[in-house]
Amino acid sequence: MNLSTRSRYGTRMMLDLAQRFDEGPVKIGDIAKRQEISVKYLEQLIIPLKKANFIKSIRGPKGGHLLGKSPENITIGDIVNVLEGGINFASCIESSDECNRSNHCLTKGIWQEISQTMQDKLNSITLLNVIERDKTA
Amino acid sequence: MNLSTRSRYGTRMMLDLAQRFDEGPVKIGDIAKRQEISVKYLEQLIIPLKKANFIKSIRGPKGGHLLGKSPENITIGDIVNVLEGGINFASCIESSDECNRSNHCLTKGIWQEISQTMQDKLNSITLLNVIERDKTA
DNA sequence: TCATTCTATAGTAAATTAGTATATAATGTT
DNA sequence: AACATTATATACTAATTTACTATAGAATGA
Repeated sequence: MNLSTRSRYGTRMMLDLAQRFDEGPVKIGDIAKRQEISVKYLEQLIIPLKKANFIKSIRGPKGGHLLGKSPENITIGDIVNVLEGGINFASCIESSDECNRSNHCLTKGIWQEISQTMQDKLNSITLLNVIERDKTA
Repeated sequence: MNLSTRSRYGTRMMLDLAQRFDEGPVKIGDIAKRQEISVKYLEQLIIPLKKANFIKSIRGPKGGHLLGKSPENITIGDIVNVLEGGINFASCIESSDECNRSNHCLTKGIWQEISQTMQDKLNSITLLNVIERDKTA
């Protein structure tokens, strides 16, 4: 099992941004230092997150990155979905013509049901939730 | 994401066995044909499932494999756990000394919570459930 | 105009996954 | 006892994915 580091590192980056939501653009180098993740790797994760409008970027001096929406409007599901390329436990769920067994396959329904449970759970947690939870702990 | 084929094929094999629970030993070659999975690959999956007592095997002519427990006493969670080697979305959950950030890591709690949701769901579905569900559909 | 920041493209090494091959051991049947 | 039939054990390999790095370029504020 194991979520990819893409999702895990990406989530850490997004939380880092969420914690500094009112402080203007955050430099990728600073995130990298705090989170102990290489700048190059983070740059790679930013690309799809920008496309999905979860991150906005500003170039030049005093530039940096910031959340495209407020922390209560971005969920862990959003992030994982973008970085993982969907939340599915079997690819037959998306494209049913991929497997010629899918009509009579007993397991397809299981993976479908479990994927849904997963999604619901991931979508129920916002970045704000995580930050608040941490403060009170 | 995506569950490994180990888990997915393994689950198919276990369901195949569950459907023939009262019919004596089932030959691995027959399972392979029905499920369109190579004998060699199935053999590999049987090993850990035997160790965990979910499969019993009988050698020699008229031999084969059968479930080690009745279908209502084996869950999808059991199978995935054995074949995947645990159901965790981040390895920091099992061995917290693996990551020196884990004390102040905002994400650890998330992965923990989600892993738990996952486990609960997987453990709630027995082989019998799946077979019955299919009959009534 | 220049330092600073992000952007784009491409490359690579390590790990994992999926699958195969060969040889061996047990057992029921004849 | 011999033999066909079934599982078992060990080891290997190819393909894919993951995680990460390198290099060159483009925008922008001071």
